[in-house]
Amino acid sequence: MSELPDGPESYPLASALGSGTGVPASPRFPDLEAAVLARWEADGTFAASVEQREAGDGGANEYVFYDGPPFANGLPHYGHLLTGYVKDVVPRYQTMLGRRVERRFGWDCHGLPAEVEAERQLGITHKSQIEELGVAAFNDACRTSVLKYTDDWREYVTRQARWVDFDHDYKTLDTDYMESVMWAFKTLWDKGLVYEGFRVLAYCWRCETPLSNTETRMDDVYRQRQDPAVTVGMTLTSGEWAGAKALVWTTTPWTLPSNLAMAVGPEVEYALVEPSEGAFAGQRLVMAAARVGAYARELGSGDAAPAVLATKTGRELLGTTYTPAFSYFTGRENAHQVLLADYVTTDDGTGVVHIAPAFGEDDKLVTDAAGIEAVVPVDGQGLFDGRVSDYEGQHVFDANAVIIKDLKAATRGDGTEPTPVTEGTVLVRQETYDHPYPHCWRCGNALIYRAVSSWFVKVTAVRDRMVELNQQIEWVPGHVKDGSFGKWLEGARDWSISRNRFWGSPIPVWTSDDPTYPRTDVYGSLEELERDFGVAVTDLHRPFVDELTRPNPDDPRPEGERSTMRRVPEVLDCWFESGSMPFAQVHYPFENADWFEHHYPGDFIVEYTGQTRGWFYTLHVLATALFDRPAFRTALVHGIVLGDDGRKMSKSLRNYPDVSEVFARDGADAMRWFLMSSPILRGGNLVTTEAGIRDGVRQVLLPLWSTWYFLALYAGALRPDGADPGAPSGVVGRWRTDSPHDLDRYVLASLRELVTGVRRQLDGLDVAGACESVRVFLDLLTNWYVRRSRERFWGNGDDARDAVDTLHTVLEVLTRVVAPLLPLTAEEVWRGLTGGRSVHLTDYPDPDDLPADPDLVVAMDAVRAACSTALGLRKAGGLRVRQPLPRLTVAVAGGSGAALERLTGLLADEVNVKDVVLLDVDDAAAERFGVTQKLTVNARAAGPRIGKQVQQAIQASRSGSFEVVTAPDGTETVVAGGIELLAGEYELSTVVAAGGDGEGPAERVTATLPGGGFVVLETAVDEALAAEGWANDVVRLVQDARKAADLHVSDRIDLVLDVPAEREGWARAHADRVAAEVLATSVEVRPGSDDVLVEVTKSAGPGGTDR
RNA sequence: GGGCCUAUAGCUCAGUUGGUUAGAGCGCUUCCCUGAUAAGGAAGAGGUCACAGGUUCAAAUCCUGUUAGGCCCA
Repeated sequence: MSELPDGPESYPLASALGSGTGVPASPRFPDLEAAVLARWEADGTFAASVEQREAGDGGANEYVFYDGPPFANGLPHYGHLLTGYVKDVVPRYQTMLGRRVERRFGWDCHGLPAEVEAERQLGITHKSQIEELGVAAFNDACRTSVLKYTDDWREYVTRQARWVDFDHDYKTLDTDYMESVMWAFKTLWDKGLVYEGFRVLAYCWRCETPLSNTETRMDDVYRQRQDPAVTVGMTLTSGEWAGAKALVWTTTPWTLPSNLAMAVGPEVEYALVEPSEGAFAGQRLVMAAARVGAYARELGSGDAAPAVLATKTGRELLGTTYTPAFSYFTGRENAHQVLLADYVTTDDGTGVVHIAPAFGEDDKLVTDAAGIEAVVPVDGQGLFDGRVSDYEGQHVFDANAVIIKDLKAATRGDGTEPTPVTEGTVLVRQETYDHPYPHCWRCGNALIYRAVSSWFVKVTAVRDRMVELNQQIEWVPGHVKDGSFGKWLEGARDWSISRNRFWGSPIPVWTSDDPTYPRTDVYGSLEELERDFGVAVTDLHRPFVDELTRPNPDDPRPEGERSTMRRVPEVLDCWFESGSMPFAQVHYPFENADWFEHHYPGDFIVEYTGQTRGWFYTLHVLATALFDRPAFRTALVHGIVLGDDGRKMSKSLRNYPDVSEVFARDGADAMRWFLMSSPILRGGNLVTTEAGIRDGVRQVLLPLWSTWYFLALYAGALRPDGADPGAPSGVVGRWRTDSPHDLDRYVLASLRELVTGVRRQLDGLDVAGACESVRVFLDLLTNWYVRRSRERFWGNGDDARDAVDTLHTVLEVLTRVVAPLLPLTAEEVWRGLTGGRSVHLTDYPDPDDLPADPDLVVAMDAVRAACSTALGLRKAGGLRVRQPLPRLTVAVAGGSGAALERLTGLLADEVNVKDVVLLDVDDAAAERFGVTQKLTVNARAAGPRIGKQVQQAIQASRSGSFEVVTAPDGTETVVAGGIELLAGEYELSTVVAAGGDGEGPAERVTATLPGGGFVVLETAVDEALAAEGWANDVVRLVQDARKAADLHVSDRIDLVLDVPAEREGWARAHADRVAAEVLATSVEVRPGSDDVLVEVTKSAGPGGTDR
């Protein structure tokens, strides 16, 4: 193929691939994308797309998008890419709708992930090593580690064609950001929404730190572990059952010294039993009735089963006091009584639960509600302190065995061994319990649960308001609102926001170091700090912020002896920072207060489902508590990306394609399409496969590009009207929608419907639905419009011009439609069509720019159905399409025949028949085709009126036992199975009878149409038709030969045909037509061969290729 | 143990306020077509709509329960 000339009258009018390259038939999409990305970079297209849209009064025209900051301590994976694509599709779309959409990239810098990475790099395995190294050095390492990947991120995000501003990004470690976070804390404090309390957390006694939820959820944290489990009886001291022993079961005997209560299920039935034999004969014991059988070994079974003396519900036991197994904490307020807890079950244990509030989260909740203060007689290293004098200095796990030994001694009660266990306490059973147990992911030690001091946001105080404000948020998919998010809000608990760590925003609280002179100061700005401490504050990180101390103003002692105000040691949960993002990114309220007022709540955020407990939640908590507003108007919640085996993506399993490889092989648009068209955006999960990614290329990218290539190819071969014979050929299309041709009008009307539909879908954040609409349209465009229009493109008259202009227009609109979904490919095609700067600087298509023609769309769809059915008949009869047939009869339901009239040529052409006859099915003439009427009952209409009888009528309609009754007044009704149906309650349609071969020509086949009606194909082939069919076969052979010779579509040829002698007449009769079809300037027919052979030579004569 | 979601063709998924013949893409089989398409068209095979009850004239759809899977929380 010769090179296309440069110049304004040839596609592409502009290309990122450079000038003079033409439109490649099949480009390497990754290369094309790289070129487009480079051009965007050089052109500043992104900035222009933002700048050209006005912000409007008070930001009224802004579409506010919040970027959920990722932890940047690793490379992006599919989950990040997925959100990244959505974060690009929606803003691009809104920009094209005319909104100003600023997009700042955010970096989540603080928190454990960063610390862990720093520890790894520094070779640190223990928290104490950080203290030795110094917090300053450690935090420097954190800062470095968290910023290490920013360049890589920028590269990935840019490669995926996501437009986001990296130059004006925000980082949660910026002093401005941290100051806003500090302001938020102070504001909550002033509102009484922050307090200090105890919280039970998984705790590593070796690393001496509590672990976060994230850490206890990591892989390999839960491992099987054997623990001793004991059943202990403690004596009730009040109520009707006083003197009986209530049995509790626990797998942590070491928590028994800290026991402060027992819990029972309010509705559970408890039995007072008395064994008749065994070690406990004659003793009265209390446990859940359902669990007595589980203790048959100790209490007896069968004839020896313990007698049930009485039963009570748990509720009736409430408030019963008892003597704890150990007396260290007797006499504490409200302690040592029976409490109610809904979570108590009778699945295992005894149905009575031992409560040690410092060592179990549920325990803590129950005792908090009962006004019992927790005791924590275990130090940071897991050793008992002096309050549990008998085990002081022992590690809790080591103490298990000793405690059991002491319980045994008490049970024997013979005084042979001294025991700290209270009198009356008995050990009923000792066993070994094998269960999954959490271990420290860093050092591998078994964890314990332990209450630690923590700062809380009093979420419970604003919970109801959070539920109310949630109603103002639009969630996609909708069930999230009152489902996972709403339910989570209703059960919200106070939020522990402090971490005993190093790298994070400091808790801005200073307290006196002498409890005799208590004082608490909370700070909300740098200015306040500088005022009180008298120094300039430039870094809020530890250890600098910890160096801010001052004498306690409330301490009356002389200077030098006064207590000191020191910052509390904790840092903030990094989720507090993420939740502060809307205001902290703009340094509110210290700057941009006015801006913030107009940009809050934001219009749109997107994250995966897990963030209902994470970012979505923390944004909502802080929005409600600080501003009494929601933080965002719409939220798109997507599922998780799985590997190709349906399991979680895992580097070690290698179960997902490498991101860079996919970019390099299939491209960013292919990956975008794969992710955006998938059900993952409807909340489902997505299995990532290479086949799935290539599917998108085949179904969308290639058809789009091929259509563009087709236009460029034939527009380039078209001679402009009135051009000199010697002038270079080629035109470019004009944007117009007034072609009179039905195919053109059909494709434009369909395009209008596409625009309407996709706008509706994208407005509703139904991105996957938009992709589906585009795919369906592309199918229509390539496999109907272009296929049926091909011949028009190689003409030279007005019709060819109409075709070129229409296809040009369709592609111009279509590329704008898909610009958010395929930004790179759409850019290249659109610029090739228009020579403009960027499709992303244009407005989204308006359906009103395109002609509506619903009748034509309906008619054309009917034609497509008729073609499909007729071609089905050909197939069934073994009648190749190249063989012309005499006639196709199409019978359609009342009236629509007229709409089809003007499309009969199309039908004839597609089905390859000489004549198309349209009939109305109701026409009497139809009867000769052996048709019959079919009744369809409209159950929706008839059901409500006649109820049960509708089923009878439906039965009858299927078996054909119905009759049409015309009343004297002319109204028509139908009686089916004895049931009368009124107008509107049924539809009568005419169908061709089975095997339908009535009178008339014998050679015909018939079939019904899907929407009613039928087609009849006459199959008689006479000599003339056979010759024409044969000639068509010859044409195809020649075309194959042309292709084999690698000729350009406009090259002229000299043709030699070797044909069998008996075909000479056919060959000569059709020689001219064959020549015209294959652009032959000469045809030589040589009879006498056995088979048809063709010989093709590129013609050098006049009329040959001029390019 | 609790909450939410999911269960529809070999695979991945659509399926509106219940309406009687449940669709698409991919894959498969056969045939056709090929002056844009490492393509395209047509037909075919392939479904007890997870299971069991219930509501209703009518259930893939609404209700209850069960089972399996996913996510989250314990």
